[in-house]
Amino acid sequence: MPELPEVETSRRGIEPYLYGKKISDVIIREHSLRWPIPEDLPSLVKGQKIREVCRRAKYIYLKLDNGNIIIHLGMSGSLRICTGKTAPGKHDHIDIIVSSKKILRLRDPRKFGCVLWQPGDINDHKLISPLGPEPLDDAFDAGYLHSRASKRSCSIKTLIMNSHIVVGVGNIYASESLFKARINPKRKAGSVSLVRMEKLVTAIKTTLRDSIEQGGTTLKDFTAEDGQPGYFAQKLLVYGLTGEPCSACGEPIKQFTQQARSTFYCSRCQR
DNA sequence: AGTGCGGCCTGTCCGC
DNA sequence: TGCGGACAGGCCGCAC
Repeated sequence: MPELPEVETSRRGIEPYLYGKKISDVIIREHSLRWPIPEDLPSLVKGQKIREVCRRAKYIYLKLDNGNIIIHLGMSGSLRICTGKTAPGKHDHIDIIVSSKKILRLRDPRKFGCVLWQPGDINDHKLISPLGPEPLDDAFDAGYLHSRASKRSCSIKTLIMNSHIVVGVGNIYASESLFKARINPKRKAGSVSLVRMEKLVTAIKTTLRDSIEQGGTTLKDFTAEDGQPGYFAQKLLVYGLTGEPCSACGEPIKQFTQQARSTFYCSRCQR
């Protein structure tokens, strides 16, 4: 499940093969992703040059002169660079072929991802415009989070996973960051003090930064034929570690369901 | 406006 | 060993 570091790692992995290249063809094998891939995408982008390979939240987008190809990996999506010699697999839904004959290929078994088109400015897209700040931007700080949390009854975990508040904090890093900040995931967002928000913001930034860095160092080859390109083993403190001793105090890690998502935490360390 | 939940989809895992 | 069912989960869109 690609979290923000994997998405950024993917962006960096594909960028060298796409930057400045002209799109020569688009082959769609399966339109029905989370939202249908636009029927007219090939005709809109053929002949266009890729000016930038960008990321906003967990969306990767290819900036062209007339608009943007938006790609989301959902739960199970992955991108790879291949050539025409590589036969597409069962879940390889779309190929974007560039002038160098390289192919950007999206694989997504669960089809929770999407490929969309936004003419003109990316920020005009209805999925992009309501998004909160990037977690690594200076605009995301304790003061901001504290004010957004004010008077809200939802849990602090729900708050930081809300992309309208801050983007890029997925289920794994939400648990990890709350553990580092020693905040109980069930705590009401509005009851977290400014000082503790400071710790939380720092934890989120540190966790994401470390993972992106690790992704960068373990990133080898986006043209790999098998495996999950650009993905990397993560060092996790609580996520998926139910019953294992807490790294700080030894108490067994607890798991419960929150908003239909698994949360992991230490009931002794996190208050 | 904020909150909570349904739904999309398939690989993996567990129990029988 | 094989099969079926539960589970996982990003995140929008809707109902309240």
